[in-house]
Amino acid sequence: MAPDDEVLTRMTDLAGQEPAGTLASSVYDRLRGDILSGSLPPGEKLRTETLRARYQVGNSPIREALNRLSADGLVTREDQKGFRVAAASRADLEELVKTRCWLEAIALREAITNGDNDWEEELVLSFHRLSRVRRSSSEDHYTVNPEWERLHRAFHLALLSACGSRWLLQYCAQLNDQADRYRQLAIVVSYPRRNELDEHEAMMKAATGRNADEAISLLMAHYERTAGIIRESISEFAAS
Amino acid sequence: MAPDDEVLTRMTDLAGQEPAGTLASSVYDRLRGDILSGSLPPGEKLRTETLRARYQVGNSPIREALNRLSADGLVTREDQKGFRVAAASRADLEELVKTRCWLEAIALREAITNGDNDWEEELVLSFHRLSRVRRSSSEDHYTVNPEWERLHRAFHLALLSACGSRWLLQYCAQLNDQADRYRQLAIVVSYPRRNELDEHEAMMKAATGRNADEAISLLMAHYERTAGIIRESISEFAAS
DNA sequence: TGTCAATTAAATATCGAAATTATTTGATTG
DNA sequence: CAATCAAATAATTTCGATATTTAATTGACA
Repeated sequence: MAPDDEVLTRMTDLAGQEPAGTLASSVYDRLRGDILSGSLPPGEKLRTETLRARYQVGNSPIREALNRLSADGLVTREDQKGFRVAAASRADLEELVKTRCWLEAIALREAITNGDNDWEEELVLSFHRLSRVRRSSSEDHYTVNPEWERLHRAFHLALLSACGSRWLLQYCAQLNDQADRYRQLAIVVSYPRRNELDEHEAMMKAATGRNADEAISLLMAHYERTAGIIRESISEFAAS
Repeated sequence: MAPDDEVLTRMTDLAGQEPAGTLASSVYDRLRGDILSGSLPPGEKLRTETLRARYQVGNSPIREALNRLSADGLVTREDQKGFRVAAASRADLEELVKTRCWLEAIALREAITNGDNDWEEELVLSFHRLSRVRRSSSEDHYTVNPEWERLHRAFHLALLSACGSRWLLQYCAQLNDQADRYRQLAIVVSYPRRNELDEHEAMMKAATGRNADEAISLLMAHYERTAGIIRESISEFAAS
């Protein structure tokens, strides 16, 4: 293989477009995407046979992906009873938001305390990139823009990335996934009219300005507002 | 099923005593135990063939267990390169202890705020049970007592169980596992002479007395002391 | 002697079918 | 008619073998 090809492969990898070196990882990514996007609804039974047909692979990669997802909390597993998409309920949402605020408050404070120049620059960069793409792919009706979703996630992760604990960072990312799923479930119902860009900018500026209390306060409000929108747009989620 | 039964099941589940209805789950439990006990040292390569011989099962259950463990952070996985026991280092230990203190401080405060009568009684009970078994199976030289380890874990989980977030509880349990592994690695070196019972009693009393600040302070000191002992007894862990 | 390429060996990842376990269906009995 | 048990059916879990990929070894050439 030519060196140029290698570099190209690497680049696309980093861009998140070329998913996986192994079938199991590829299925993991696709399944994860389908759950997060709501394409596979909460409580849905995940039969081996069905998934094999859907993703055109054998038994083992499917099973491997499901096991990984169950550890992420996106899928539930019961011995001898197989797998399901994790249930979603209003109570779970409240618990999720609460936990997320607890953990991210710590992470953000630590990041602001310990973050170095690289962290600041990465944060500014993340915001800039996010500001350059529209939330919806379409102008009139809302269509999820995968690029925005990706950059949005990257921004929030960049905020916390200097917290000094890979454990905490991983947990925040996991809760982020969960919250994203609820957001997508809500989007099906209501078009989100809200200028999140200003909120993100305010957070970015408070963080780079090393104003921890202000930044945390903004972040909490941000999540509380998001949760409010989700609450309003959905009375109850299917949980079976 | 009565609510009480559900809670009880949860508790014993978290204590890790169930017999495992599937081969994969059984291997998961045994492998987890072997890693936590230090029987499989940090960085150890986990070959399919070796593990098949060790646990006398086929290919699939091994892989499944490894995938679950890698999500728990006890095993690392790299596409096309297989699995290894997670590395251990002094830096990791510090990060772990730090994170644990952050998370458990929140969890304990919430538990003390929200805990009901059942929580209090479960806590008193957990302490009582812990107080009835010796830490070492043998009198003269230290021998890990699995019963004590189990009850110790159960006590700490009971402390936090009313925190109101299954997410947070799960994360604390996970960090608990990691810390336990370091404890076992340290035990190989030095006999732990320390009256932990008094510390646990003080925590229990502060918690049931709804004195959050005191309880948190005791818990943090408890972990800091444990970390200190581990630090002293080990200069550096093998990481390859 | 050192480096690189080709080959061999080893290990991982994947498949398809067999064995095990849960669920449904239907018949029999109290 | 409800309830229980047994057979049939469906789904999950597991095995042994095969295909792919990575690592190690060998040998040729500079």
